[in-house]
Amino acid sequence: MENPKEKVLTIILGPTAVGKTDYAISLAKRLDSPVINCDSRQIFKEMTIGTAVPSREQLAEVRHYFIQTRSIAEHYAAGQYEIDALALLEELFKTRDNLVMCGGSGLYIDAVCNGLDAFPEPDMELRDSLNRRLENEGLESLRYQLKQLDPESYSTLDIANPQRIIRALEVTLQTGRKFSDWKTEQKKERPFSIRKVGLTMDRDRLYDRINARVDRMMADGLLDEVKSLDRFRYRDGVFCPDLNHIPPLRTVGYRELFDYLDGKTDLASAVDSIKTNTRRYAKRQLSYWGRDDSIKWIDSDQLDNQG
RNA sequence: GGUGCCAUAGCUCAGUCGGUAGAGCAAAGGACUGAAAAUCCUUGUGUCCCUGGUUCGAUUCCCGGUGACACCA
Repeated sequence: MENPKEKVLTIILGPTAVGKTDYAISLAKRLDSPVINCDSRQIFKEMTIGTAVPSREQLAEVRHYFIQTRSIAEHYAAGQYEIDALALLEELFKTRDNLVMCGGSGLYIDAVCNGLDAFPEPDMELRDSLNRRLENEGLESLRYQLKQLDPESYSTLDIANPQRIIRALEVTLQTGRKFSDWKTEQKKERPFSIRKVGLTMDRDRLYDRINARVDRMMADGLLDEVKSLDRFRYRDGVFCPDLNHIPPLRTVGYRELFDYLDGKTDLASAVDSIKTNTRRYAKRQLSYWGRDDSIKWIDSDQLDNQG
């Protein structure tokens, strides 16, 4: 019988703008594999320029999966991605031994490699009402409730972080079972082995590339793309100024231009903010992977030299 | 050319009645289980423009210089 661990998933990860797309395509060609996207924003159909989706030419070189396959209007998140990705991997591994995955979303990669615990589908109405309570009553009220319902989560979570408090309350209230009880912290077994390859680059070089890429996005018409997404800001026919309820619209590059379109800043400041926020995002990505010593890091500039 | 004002962190600036200094932004470090390009936490990095003088001690006061700005010629 065939040993399933002969199946190898190679994941190309790294900070935004480091050159993952090119490298993944060349590796995929060498391994005769498609490229499976694990970038949380490139999944959305309606976003192209600002998410740095692979170009038409690049998409023609190698078969890609999970690129612009879902709508912003859906609630798509890491849990669904784990399900979708595992199903696809199982299917594709039937006919090959090597697969290439590429993207910058640490949580999505972890979902594929280790699995998330079996929480139920999030209840968006409950989340909305908790967000409203956060606004009206303040964080302290939510914290207090969590302390009553699930003291274990209260003492282990980052209680300064409203999203964490709301998430724990959401699961606890929705299921009648404590958020901390849902968590097993157990790594799920996968029927394939995993190789993680991280691309890095000198920080200054990376920041230069980020700044240049933002300018290019603007020249390519990012502002028009953002305008075209305005229709997603209506809820039950009513314009909803805050972007809270549609997370994809809070993506770097989009939220800042919405601020400009809403008259909160001028265009030059908005573009500067996009650059700053993209640099910070890259830094957060590097911090996220810093503790994962299974990653084999490669300097992206060395690759360029090799052609 | 004259007069006035300014020169302090990467940037914008505050301050020290003389005892070597602090805000915002930028930046750095970190956390992370269905919002993750999200969300949250921590951290001040310095020839205080340059000579010289007064002083126990000058970034601070004084003389001179340099540079920027404003006004007058």
